[in-house]
Amino acid sequence: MKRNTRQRQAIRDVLIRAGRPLTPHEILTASQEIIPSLGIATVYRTINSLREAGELNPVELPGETPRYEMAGKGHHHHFHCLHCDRVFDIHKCISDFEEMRPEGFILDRHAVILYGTCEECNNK
Amino acid sequence: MKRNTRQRQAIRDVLIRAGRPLTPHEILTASQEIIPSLGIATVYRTINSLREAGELNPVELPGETPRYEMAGKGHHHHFHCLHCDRVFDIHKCISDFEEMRPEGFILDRHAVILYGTCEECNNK
DNA sequence: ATCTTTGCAAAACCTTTGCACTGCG
DNA sequence: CGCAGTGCAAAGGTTTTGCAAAGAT
Repeated sequence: MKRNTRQRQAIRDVLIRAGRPLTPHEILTASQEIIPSLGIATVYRTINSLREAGELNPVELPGETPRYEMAGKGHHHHFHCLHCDRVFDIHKCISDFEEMRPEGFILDRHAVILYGTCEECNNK
Repeated sequence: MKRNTRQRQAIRDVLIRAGRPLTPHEILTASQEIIPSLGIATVYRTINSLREAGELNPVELPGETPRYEMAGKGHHHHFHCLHCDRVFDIHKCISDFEEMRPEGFILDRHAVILYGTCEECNNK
């Protein structure tokens, strides 16, 4: 029932090529290099459609508009560069969060966000 | 030089009395019980002013609109109960996040959010 | 009396929606 | 062809800003 339009495939390609979570606006500008007429409404509609299809996961960081990345990456966290505002995946994870759990609470899952300067900004 | 207006004090009182982080809209409705004419613009301007003054800290959780609480709590993280949706402070913190830092990146700070069941919900 | 702060309304954002047209299947 | 998907523009929702009036020092 989902049609494989040029727009839908362009957005998929952009997300796969980026390898990091992108904001709707980042998706828009990158997709417009493939299809210049592609509009922001299509970006939002395609994001929601790909999410329902399980192809796309939201990356929600505190105080930030949601970003999106292709699904199937397994457990990972994010590094937010405070200079260029880009977000990078971190695949290393320390695992003793149980120590932080308050007495009597049950821990299901955790989120970690690291903030700082990415390699590229650091070299400028 | 900040003037101590009725509006500013009302918003301070609301936040102190609540004892939990409030959204701008929650601050508005609670403040209007003290000063009915108080407007949303004043809420936002006062939030920003109190933040600059260091009296107020944002509590930003992934996918949630920002909330605000009075400052002075020191370094802490949050436990978000998935059943009652309340957020609790966690004052214990493990400290080897440097291990997760990608090569070439500089780590300034970190955020941790634990998700699960709080003691009260667990006992129900 | 001065000059910040307020309240209102408009503007600036971001995301969603309505509608006629395009184009995939 | 038929109908889901697109592009545009307009509508919602939230936060910010401009300005005359109110009010704190």
